[in-house]
Amino acid sequence: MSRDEPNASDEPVATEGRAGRRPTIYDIAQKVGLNPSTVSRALNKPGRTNAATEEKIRAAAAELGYRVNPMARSLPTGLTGTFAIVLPDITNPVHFELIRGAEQVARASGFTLIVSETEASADLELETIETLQPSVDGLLVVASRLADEELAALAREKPIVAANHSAPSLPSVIPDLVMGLTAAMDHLHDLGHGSVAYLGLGDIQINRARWDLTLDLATTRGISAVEITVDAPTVAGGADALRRVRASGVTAVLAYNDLVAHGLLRAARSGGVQLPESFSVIGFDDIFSAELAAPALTTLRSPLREIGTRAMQTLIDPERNRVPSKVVLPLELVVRESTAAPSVRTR
Amino acid sequence: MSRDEPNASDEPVATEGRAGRRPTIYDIAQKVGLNPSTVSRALNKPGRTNAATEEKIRAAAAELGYRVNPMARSLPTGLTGTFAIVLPDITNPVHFELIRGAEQVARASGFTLIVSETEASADLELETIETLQPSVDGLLVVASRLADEELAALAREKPIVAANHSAPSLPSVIPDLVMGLTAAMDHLHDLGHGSVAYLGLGDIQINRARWDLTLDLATTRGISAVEITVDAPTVAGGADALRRVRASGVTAVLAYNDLVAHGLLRAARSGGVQLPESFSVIGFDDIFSAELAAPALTTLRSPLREIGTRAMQTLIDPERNRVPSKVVLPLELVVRESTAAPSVRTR
DNA sequence: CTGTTAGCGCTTTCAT
DNA sequence: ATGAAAGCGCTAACAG
Repeated sequence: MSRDEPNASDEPVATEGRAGRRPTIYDIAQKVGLNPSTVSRALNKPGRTNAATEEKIRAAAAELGYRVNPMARSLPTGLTGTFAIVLPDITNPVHFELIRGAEQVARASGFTLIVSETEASADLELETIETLQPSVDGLLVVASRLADEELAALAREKPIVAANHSAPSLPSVIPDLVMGLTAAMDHLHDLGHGSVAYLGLGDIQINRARWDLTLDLATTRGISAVEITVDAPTVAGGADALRRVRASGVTAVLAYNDLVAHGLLRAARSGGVQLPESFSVIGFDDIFSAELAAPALTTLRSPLREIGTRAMQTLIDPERNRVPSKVVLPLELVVRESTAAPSVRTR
Repeated sequence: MSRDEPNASDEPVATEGRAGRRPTIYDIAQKVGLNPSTVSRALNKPGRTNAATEEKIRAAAAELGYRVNPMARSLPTGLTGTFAIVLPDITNPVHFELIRGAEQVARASGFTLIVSETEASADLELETIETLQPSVDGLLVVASRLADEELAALAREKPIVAANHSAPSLPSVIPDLVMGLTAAMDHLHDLGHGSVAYLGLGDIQINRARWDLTLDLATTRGISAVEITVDAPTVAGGADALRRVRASGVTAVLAYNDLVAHGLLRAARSGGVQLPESFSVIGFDDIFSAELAAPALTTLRSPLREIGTRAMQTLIDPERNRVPSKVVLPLELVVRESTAAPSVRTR
């Protein structure tokens, strides 16, 4: 049935299978005069049935336009053929690439992907996971707000892998923070900066890890560091922080992500604040718009797509989806225009 | 069960229901000494059962940590409680707002959303839809590559609504092209432009509609118009078109979408071409990065989020998801920095 | 290699 | 108001 012959009268859709009902294996069994279980075997266990009858069955199936009903199959097998990805915010471009990576792996392996958003709420995340569990064979949890023990408890039901944040009890796929932040701090240090503000999210696990490390690395290099908290990891959140950044007197800022950095750039621009002259900005993730901004954003490039693919690969692998592990992917500094030596005045 | 008491020993997860198996209505029936069918009623048809026993049943269900198994439910009812959204490219930011709108409506109504990508291939789109159909109660098809008749045929099985492109046989939710393109052409005309290039996608339905209308409106205003085709509606595609745009000698370009426009801006910037001095650029969609670009992008703001919500609302409404209709949402011109009067030299 | 028979968890008549 | 029983479409022993 090729698309070249658009809508010939032999379209399977309306044919046979009386009254619109989707054809079942019973329909095809009857048509070829065999037992439904034989049909099931022929269709799903290649080789475990006579080649001739298998052919006959496949032909009949095609003719009737038969498609297996995944719901019906999942009942006896307990397998659903679908996985879920649950994340705080679908809209965040960071998650685009991650979702895409996961989706492609899933689809390539014949699985279906459910996408669910938790609005960055731990309660909703818990509720979402519990609700989804019976419908899936496993979950990919991105930047979870739940504690490791909670996730571990949930994972007893169906496998869970963590992406973009570390959960010691689960398989996790994360960027190499040490590598990335070290490069960022070295860059700032080489440029001659003596102070930095970390524009973070407050008490979220994934954020804490970044801030602790930043503080560490800064101190080591004799750079003073302060934390400034944004309400949300968004453009608006970043824009809103401009006043506090300026008030702090720092010559450089490290943003929680590129969205926040973008907000800062935008606010600076519309407020007549020159960047990077007034202060340098380093983002996080390298979303596609980073190089489009003015000034183009210096940022830590997170291998989002690969995080998604790797995470999904371990999720669909029964050998690996239950055993704690940690895949650490490189996080590289991409230097563009938003960082420069601090100007004499502000120094 | 609140999160305030993180992991008390009464966590439902591991309690009762022998051996990890999820508790079923049989477990709760046995626990309260009633028939499973009564449990089913109590849980799903409020009022159709004695208030006291209903309470007892709900209590037992909560205690066991019972969750309905959607697969099992869907078998007798034929309803799955899930919808699918299928789109050409998950990565396109345009689709993200749309997905988000759809996802929120779905979730708010207690439905689950499956997201599937077709890589802009008609064959894959057809295959995807057919595969997904038995698992869902309906589909949201975005920027479909399929012909109206094909979609109509598929829609006999499960309802389909079209988003961001018009399918006469289906409910469709689209932006008001006439309104948007008229504003864009008026803007260019007012600025004094006498030529425009439409940077489009070639033979895709959604693209044809835009080009035809652009040609029309340009001619009416005495503006010459040419079509330049990009390989893909992406940043790379747009960047790649710079040479041809310059060669065409036009003073303004209308891009298929903001990604393409972004690519053009970027290529111009790195090629030392001054914008908007050399030529003006108008994008399409107003994705979040449009205002971040340099120069900030003048663009037609598409109500993506609302397209998603409206489309999903009509999809989940059994009264409307089967009858052809057309919801047209406003498409507004947002003037920023990438458009200006043509410079004397190029004029 | 193929047919028989249960049964997955839930809903839904039909009785009681 | 509740119970009994059948069935949704498919798979999986177990026989033959």
